[in-house]
Amino acid sequence: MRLGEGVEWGLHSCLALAWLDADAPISAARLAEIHDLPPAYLTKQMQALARAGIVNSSSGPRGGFRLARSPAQVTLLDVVDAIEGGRSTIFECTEIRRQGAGAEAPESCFAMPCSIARAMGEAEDQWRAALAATSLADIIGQVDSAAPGSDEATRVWLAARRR
Amino acid sequence: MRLGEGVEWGLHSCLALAWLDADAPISAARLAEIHDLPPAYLTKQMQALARAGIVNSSSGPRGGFRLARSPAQVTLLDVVDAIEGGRSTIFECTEIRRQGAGAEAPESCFAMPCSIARAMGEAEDQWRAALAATSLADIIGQVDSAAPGSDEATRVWLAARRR
DNA sequence: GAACGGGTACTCGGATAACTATTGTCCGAGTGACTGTGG
DNA sequence: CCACAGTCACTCGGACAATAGTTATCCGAGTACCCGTTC
Repeated sequence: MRLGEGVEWGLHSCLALAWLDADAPISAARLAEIHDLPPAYLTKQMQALARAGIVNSSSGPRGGFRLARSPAQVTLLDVVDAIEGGRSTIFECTEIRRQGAGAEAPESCFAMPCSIARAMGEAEDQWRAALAATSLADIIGQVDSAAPGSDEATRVWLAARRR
Repeated sequence: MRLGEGVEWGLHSCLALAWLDADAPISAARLAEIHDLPPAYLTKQMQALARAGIVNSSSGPRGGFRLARSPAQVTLLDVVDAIEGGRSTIFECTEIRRQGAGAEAPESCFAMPCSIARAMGEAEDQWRAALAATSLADIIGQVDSAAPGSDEATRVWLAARRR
């Protein structure tokens, strides 16, 4: 049931975009190089982020992706929802309580929502709230204090590979 | 990324076991009838619950499943973990930060755990905590107050179908 | 009448297919930059 | 020297396969019950 691997890629790529803070857009191929990922498939994830309005895309030479908002205004939940699409609900209630024995029960029995679905939904809300409380800026702050200067190192590494 | 449908079936079936509070075990076929589910596949889910020690299974005529503990001592998290197996982690970090540009960085950069993984993990902990805070007994209490007497109705329905 | 043995029907349990979702790849449309030319 | 038009290379975007995980099903091993027989 785990989240798709694309979520991890999207998160790290968004982080790289925010972290490098380049004046020019960064192409999907370049982003893929940074983490040694399949370029074509990462492009797919970036497209999802673009559709959700998290990044802006520009075509042509010197084109690529850049963050659409400030890192402080992009939460982990935004990225997860963007890449997982509408299917980011962990638990989906199919109302099996109405089948079988429940089929012959009066409608009044189902006035209240399914208690199991409610409990699962509340747990999911906790999860979403925690994700919504963390922004890319928070992550950047943590990395910066743990390993200061590594943003510059990545910039240099990227420039050296520039063709 | 949603949880398997078997989780919902397992939860409702556990709830039925706790709810009916029968003196004799209830077979998987009977449980499947209650919610009109595929009997063979529900058996598979019940086996997972048995392996996890949530239910006890007994073979032969008059055999079946019964709860191994009191409903108050079975949480939603127990059931989810039992059926999803070891794969119940929502987000799995594959350490892509070490690939590509990170491959040439000194080991000291990775002394701290991946910040993204940490944030995702904390959100997941929130989710698990909420699930662990709700027991089958809690659910039963909610259903009983919302639709009192429906447990007896189910018992009658089940007895009428008894062969 | 009570005890015993065999047969039977019913249960779980694990091994085996069909299907869906995720992962991965490719090629085409569009766009901005570069180069050569003319004023 | 500057403006401009044509060409080109590079980008995203969506359409198309391969793979893994989930869903579904079946058959075999084991067990408790039931019935007929015997003491």
